[in-house]
Amino acid sequence: MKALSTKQQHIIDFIRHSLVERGYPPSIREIVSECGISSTSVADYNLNILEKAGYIRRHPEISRGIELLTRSPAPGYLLHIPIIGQIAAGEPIPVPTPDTWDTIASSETLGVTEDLTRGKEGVYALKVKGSSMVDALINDGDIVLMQYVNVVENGEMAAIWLKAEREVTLKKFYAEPGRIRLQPANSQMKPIYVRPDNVEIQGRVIAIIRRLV
Amino acid sequence: MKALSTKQQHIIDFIRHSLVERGYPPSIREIVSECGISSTSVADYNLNILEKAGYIRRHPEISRGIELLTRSPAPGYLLHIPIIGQIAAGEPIPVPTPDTWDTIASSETLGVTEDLTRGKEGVYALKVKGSSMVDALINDGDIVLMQYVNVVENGEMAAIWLKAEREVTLKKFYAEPGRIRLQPANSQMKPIYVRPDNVEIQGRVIAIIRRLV
DNA sequence: AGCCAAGGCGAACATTAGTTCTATAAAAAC
DNA sequence: GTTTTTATAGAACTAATGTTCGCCTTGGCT
Repeated sequence: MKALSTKQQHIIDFIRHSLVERGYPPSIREIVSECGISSTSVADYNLNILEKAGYIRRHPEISRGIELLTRSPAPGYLLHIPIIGQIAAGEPIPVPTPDTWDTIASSETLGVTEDLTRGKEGVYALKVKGSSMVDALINDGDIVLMQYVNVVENGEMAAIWLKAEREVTLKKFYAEPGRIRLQPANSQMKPIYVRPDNVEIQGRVIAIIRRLV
Repeated sequence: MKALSTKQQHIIDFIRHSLVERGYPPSIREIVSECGISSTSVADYNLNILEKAGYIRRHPEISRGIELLTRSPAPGYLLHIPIIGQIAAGEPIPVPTPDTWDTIASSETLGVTEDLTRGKEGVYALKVKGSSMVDALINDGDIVLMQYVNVVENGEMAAIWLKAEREVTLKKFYAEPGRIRLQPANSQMKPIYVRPDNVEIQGRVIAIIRRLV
């Protein structure tokens, strides 16, 4: 593939600049004045070359319909996860309510890229209180990303409310005949077994973030 | 601040969708047909409300001049941290070289907001290999955010190369008279003591990210 | 010289798309 | 009940913007 001319490189840079700074792509005439081109047809000509070369995608008949295909500076979209409360051994975890999804209204949010959530819906965050979950390799002050679900697959890490013990715990969940095995993330520790009617799944753990220093 | 109507929420979602899927913002008439509005003036009316509320910025007289201000609650700027290698018990950690800072060139990057790095310089990421660091509450597959430093304050978590043992470990660092105390993050575990000339600090641990599911 | 392709230029043209004006209906305030 | 506010409709107007076409320059080739 042929190398880009300096003019074409300039156009690409300007498109990227426009997207970052203003949130929308440039028009052909803006490219003309920014890149020192003297006619819209020249810009059109070079844009067609850039499209053939795979740098952009043009959407005909659409104003500013230039899509930048090089995702170099966009490894994933930035999401705002609401931090709706805390999780501790002795209390059920907070359940998301419709208004807690309003990320603007939420007092605190956590910015993560969507490669962490992998497009999941209903994701929220909780702050860990206390050291009761070190067997799940989770420490006081950690942030856990949760997804609001009532069932989990075998082997997934879940937030589980043990009714009899009145205690919430984060463990890997395995449904076995007549019982449920709860396996700590720390493989050196032994699993515990509980009766199915004693567990209530309160969510699935998506990720854990620990900030030190 | 007043809550958004479902229609306004729909408009915001569609603008975001358009930007992600097509790379450019929608026109007013596209919003009209997508959101079931029957007049461009109604869309205009609601867009003005959204602009007053700080959700978007409109650029007058410009086609598709709608900028999504998703940074409204100031979640911090999105940074691209290069993942330059892995960390395992038996080998020194990779040292960043000038070209590994070129995030575009780096094969893999991690998107994090700067509230995680708190503006620190020289931050890079490593992938944890093996289960040798469970005493630091770090598991196989975790991502550790490191800062490239040679000295750390007492109490900070550091990557430490034990020369005699030929082993890297993540521990809290405490310089004591005549010896150095390395304290596991898991407070239930006992510290180890080593001679000062046996330790080489390879970096400071900024944060840990664990992705499950 | 003659030919041809790449690249550039300028203007005209046709849509697209933002703006504005007036009218209407429902809800809220008085 | 009347007025004000909020929200919706439809249409006309105008600016912004993509597209196209003829013409020109330059450089390589025969």
